Amino acid sequence: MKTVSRVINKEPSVRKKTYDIVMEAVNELNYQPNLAARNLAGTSSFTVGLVYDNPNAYYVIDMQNGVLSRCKDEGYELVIHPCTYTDANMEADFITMIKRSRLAGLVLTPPLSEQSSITNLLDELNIHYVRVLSGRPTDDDQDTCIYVNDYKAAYEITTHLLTHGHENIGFICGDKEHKSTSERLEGYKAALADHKTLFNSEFIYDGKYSFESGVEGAKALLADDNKLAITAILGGNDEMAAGALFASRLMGIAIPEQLSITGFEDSPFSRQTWPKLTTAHQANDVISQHAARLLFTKTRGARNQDKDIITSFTPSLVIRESSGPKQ
Amino acid sequence: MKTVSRVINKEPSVRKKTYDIVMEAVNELNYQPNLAARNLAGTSSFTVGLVYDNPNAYYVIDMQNGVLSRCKDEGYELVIHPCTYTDANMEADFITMIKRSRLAGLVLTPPLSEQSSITNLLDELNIHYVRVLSGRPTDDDQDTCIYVNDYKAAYEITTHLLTHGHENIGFICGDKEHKSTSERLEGYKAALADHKTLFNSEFIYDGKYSFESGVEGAKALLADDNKLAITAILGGNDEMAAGALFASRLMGIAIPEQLSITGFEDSPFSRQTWPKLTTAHQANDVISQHAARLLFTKTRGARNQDKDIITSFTPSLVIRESSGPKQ
DNA sequence: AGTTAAAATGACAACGCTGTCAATAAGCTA
DNA sequence: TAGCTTATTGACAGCGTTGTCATTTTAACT
Repeated sequence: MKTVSRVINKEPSVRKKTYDIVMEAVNELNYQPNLAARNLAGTSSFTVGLVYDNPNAYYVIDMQNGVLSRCKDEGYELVIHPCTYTDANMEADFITMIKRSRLAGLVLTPPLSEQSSITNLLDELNIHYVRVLSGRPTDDDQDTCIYVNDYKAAYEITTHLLTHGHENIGFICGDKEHKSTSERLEGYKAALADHKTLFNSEFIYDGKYSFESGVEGAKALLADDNKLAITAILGGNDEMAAGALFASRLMGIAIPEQLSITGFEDSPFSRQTWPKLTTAHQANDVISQHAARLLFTKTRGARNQDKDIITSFTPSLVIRESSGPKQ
Repeated sequence: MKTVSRVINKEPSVRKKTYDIVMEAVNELNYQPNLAARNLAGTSSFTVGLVYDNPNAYYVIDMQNGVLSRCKDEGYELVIHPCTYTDANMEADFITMIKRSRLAGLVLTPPLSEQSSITNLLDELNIHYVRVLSGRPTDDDQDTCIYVNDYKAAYEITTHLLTHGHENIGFICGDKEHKSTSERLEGYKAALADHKTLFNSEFIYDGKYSFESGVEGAKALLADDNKLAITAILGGNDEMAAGALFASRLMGIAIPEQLSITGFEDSPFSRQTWPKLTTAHQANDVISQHAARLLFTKTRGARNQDKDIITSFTPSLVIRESSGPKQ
């Protein structure tokens, strides 16, 4: 009985022959260890939680599926935990979740992962967690964070537009509170600087990562018969870019002939517009898979280290029909 | 100890005074029963599964959140199980899931819930389940199914268009294999019949519930300078309606002046188009809440019956700017 | 008050695993 | 081959609940 447990958990000190015998029986009986019993008996838990407050359904599904696929492979259970970070009883909420099912750890996704109040709470409670964050990787948090280098991606998109001759490039930003917003803006600025193009704050519109705000943003940037002479608009995400696209269409502006528009994230949005959006592909499912792997590694401590975990991702430029050379 | 268990499980034979004492302690200590232990010891499980193969992220998130909100209230755990019904080892997949965590039951969502191979398997395995189905309620399945009356909703949308003077109404259908497709088509036909309007099969386009197929559908229906004289298009879902809207725009057709377009489902899609879509609001979160409640009732047997469960929902007409009188 | 039935509480095993530690088998040395 | 060390296996308790059944308390009667 205990030997079977050893085999299942890939513990050392099991003779090859014994291992084979057990595995044969496991396969024949289609044995599946009972998760409740494992969680109850063992010192480590086989349940991880995914916590999110991002309202973007596409994003959430991708994150779920990524974590889930790793969980399946490793025999872990996934508990999903949507929440709103404005929630006053968030602390009680977390504690309840943790008491209910002892968790191996949590995967925190942005923007909630940026909240230090949450990480402090988890540190206090001694709960493992991995954060998915927007930003450039730092050395200190290699074993706790997965970075999505929005800075670099925005730099690349902006460069793409600059090399196509665009100089007056509008930028529709997302929510100010999100780290991704400032990272993307910084990348945009850096690209301008590297191409000796002046930054103009009039080209910046403060949006809300929503379709509507994309519409408003484009209207504002292109107002007064486009007196700013904008020839390209960089959307802070695909949703806003889609909004900008729609607004442009209503104004009778031809895309990409008169105006290039780019998105960010490569969500289904970017393929449901016409023309399809040039964007930065963000592999959310892969990102979340690595987040899960990183969490498993932490949980299991030194043994079973997983060395192939990538902790920094840069969304890659996907050029489609919504952008082209300045005419 | 056992008395606490009785209080937690709302079992009878606990004196009011004892109940209060226990509850006070529970609140003070913020006691949360350990789910793993409950699942292991008890005869009934406190974990339910949500199984889905619908690729629509908005739909899935709504279903998850609805089930989750009930689970939270009732102290249940939710295991999400995305899958593809073409999966050859689906059976093994289900059995693995069931062995891993003993489940109180499953909520099955369409289109997978329409597959009798799955329900047969679950019947064999003696697993409780509740199906969310498209269609008109029947008497036999009152305690196993939640119906979404797409027939009636399509009837209402079609009637809305008919009463606005439209007679040549195109219909962009979804996947043929989905029950919702035929139900919606039947509703459309019934409305036509009741308004003494002839059904014309040329007005029907077979789409795929995707944005792209909506675009194609509108192009086909409005081809040859609209020789069919179509003045309204009924989208099989919002995504296709959004596609149709976009195609119309490209063709220079004014919405709703020259053409009325309606969607189905009232997903965020219907508000991200311009003009916003007239559609049938399908309260997926409420539907899934009731599905969860129905499942809990089944699980707990006779005691704790929940009498307010609605097992039939009719999406309700939401009139927005994409539809208007025939001109 | 004394008796009896019914209601409320408690004692204890069991759920299916894992951790600990003891027992055994295998491998090695002299 | 005895005598040792080390690798492998097994026995048993315990994780935090619930189900069963025994025990105690309360209520309802003579």
